[in-house]
Amino acid sequence: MDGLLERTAMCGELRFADVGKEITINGWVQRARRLGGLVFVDLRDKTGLVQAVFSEGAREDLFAKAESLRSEYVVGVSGTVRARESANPELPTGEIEIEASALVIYSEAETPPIYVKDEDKVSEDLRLKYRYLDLRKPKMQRNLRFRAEVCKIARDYFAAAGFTEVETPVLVKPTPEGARDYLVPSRVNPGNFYALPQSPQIYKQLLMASGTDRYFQIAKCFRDEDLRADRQPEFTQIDLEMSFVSVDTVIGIQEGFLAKLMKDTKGLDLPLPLPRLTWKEAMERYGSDKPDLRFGIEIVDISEEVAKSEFGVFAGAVSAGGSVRGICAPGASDLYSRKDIDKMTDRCRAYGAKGLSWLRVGEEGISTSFSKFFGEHELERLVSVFGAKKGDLVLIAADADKTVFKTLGFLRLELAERLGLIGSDAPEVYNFLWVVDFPLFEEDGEGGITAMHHPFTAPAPEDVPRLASEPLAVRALAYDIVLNGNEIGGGSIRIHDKNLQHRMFEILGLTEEETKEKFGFLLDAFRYGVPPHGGIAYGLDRLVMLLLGEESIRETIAFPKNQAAEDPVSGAPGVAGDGQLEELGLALRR
RNA sequence: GGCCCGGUAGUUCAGUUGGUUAGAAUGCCAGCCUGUCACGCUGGAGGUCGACGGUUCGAGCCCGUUCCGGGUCGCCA
Repeated sequence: MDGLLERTAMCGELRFADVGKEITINGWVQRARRLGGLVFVDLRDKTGLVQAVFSEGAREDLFAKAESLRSEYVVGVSGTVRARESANPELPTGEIEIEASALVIYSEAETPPIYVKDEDKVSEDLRLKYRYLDLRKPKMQRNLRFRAEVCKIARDYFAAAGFTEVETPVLVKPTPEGARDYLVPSRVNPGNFYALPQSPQIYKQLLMASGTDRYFQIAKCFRDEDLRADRQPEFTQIDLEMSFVSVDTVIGIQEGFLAKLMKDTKGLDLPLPLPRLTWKEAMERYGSDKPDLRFGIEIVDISEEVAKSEFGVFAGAVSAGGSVRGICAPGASDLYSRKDIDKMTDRCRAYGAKGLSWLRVGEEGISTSFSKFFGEHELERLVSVFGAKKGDLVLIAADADKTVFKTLGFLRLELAERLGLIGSDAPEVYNFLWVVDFPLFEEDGEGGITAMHHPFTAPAPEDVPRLASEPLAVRALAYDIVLNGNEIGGGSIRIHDKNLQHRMFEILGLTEEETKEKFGFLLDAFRYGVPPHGGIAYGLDRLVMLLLGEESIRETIAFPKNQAAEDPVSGAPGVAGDGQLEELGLALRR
């Protein structure tokens, strides 16, 4: 190994103005082109590519070494920047090249299993297994830098707004509620376990009781649940909490952050204030608590029109307390055959729908899947309620409200995608909105109720009298921030009154002992004076994903887990040695 | 746990009705080449068709089981 040729320039930053300079660059060989007595080498570092030239006329050993270069060799090159005979307009450095006078090969490289270029179509598992190669791609380096930029903007903004960055523990107490915990055995306390935090929730509330006033953290969170394209078992939140604030103040500060974020990263002026939609309205109009408002196709309730119809599915749904609703997809009639609709109906079963009804406005008039139960006049009435025009397709679901919303919410996105309504004329549209007035509780499916957000969420003051009598009708001081149909953050005003907190636990069916065991330390803290407080947490990975236009948060995380929650690079998780288990007082069930 | 899609050369893929020695592109190796930049030309190497079992005279192809990857529902206070 020769010595180090210490760099004096970055590959991608050299320009015509540098012509004549003696420089040294370090990097990876993107490509070596040998033309007999001439070798061109594209050198890559994180800033980009530059071409170095070796010619036979120079020193013989230098040229021989240049001829031996292969892709992904790591090298240092010294030489003179000179103008090219003919520029390459594809490259920012295309007007110049390095006439090489020295070359050091720091390390050779085997033929890489994946290509180091953005356009490769290699499978995801190979990319993750060889992540250190994958990350060499310019796009991945850009993504990492973009993520860092978002973090910096958040730090700067919240610091300027009076927030203190505080690190909360990563070894915390297991919480039996909610998502599954990752458990960490305690050696010093055999049989006891820490959990990795699902979020810093309780600690940030303690910080409010501590007088920190405004807390901020870029926090790693852990949830042992199944993975999705936008869900990893370890992920990062931009987490914050504020004392003495109303919903409007929390939201106002967030809007300032989001506006700065969009301005600094995209150069876009975010019109403020952002629109707000109540949870009820979001569900009824869009079938989702995180609606995508980049397109229309709103849900229409036709329960009244069909409640008395001969069609049992419609009338039955209404009389059972559910509803009949539908969406009208403009111009979709020709796009979907009977078979396509059958297929789509099958997919809707995943959301609990037992079937779908449809109505087309075709050239020869109206056709529907339920025509025999409806007269011509009634069908025309339905067409007008939906505002359907010639060529439109209406899809109708009849069931319990929850099922109807989920089904139509899915169909709405499906149709918009198929019809090309999302981002076709304006891909750089960032549609933010707040969803507010979430219910405080939801049914747990076993006849009981559970906190929709978490048990520290404050009820709307005007709904407090209804806590006992009709808990499901109580609204929470909770808010979600939604971007293009994705929840990118959520928060609430918390309960700071210990009596109200006790009532909450009571309504949730927690006994005194359970409450004490699980949240005793928070309630203890509240005994000694706690300010009204509230906060929010953003899903950093998801936010970065959306701003980058990526389809998966894996594109924003340096070393993500695969669907089996394994790290394909290291092979984690691994087995623990007998000695380790012994020391921890653990035995594995065989 | 359920459902859907996929697994063939290092990589991305094709592979007809089940029929000779499984192909292409790219990458890799060698030779030639002084202005390439997706260099070009010539030649070459490279395969447990995810695995196991079955049907068959014969399986990359059909059947069963299983493993792996991705998506999704459940789940994610």
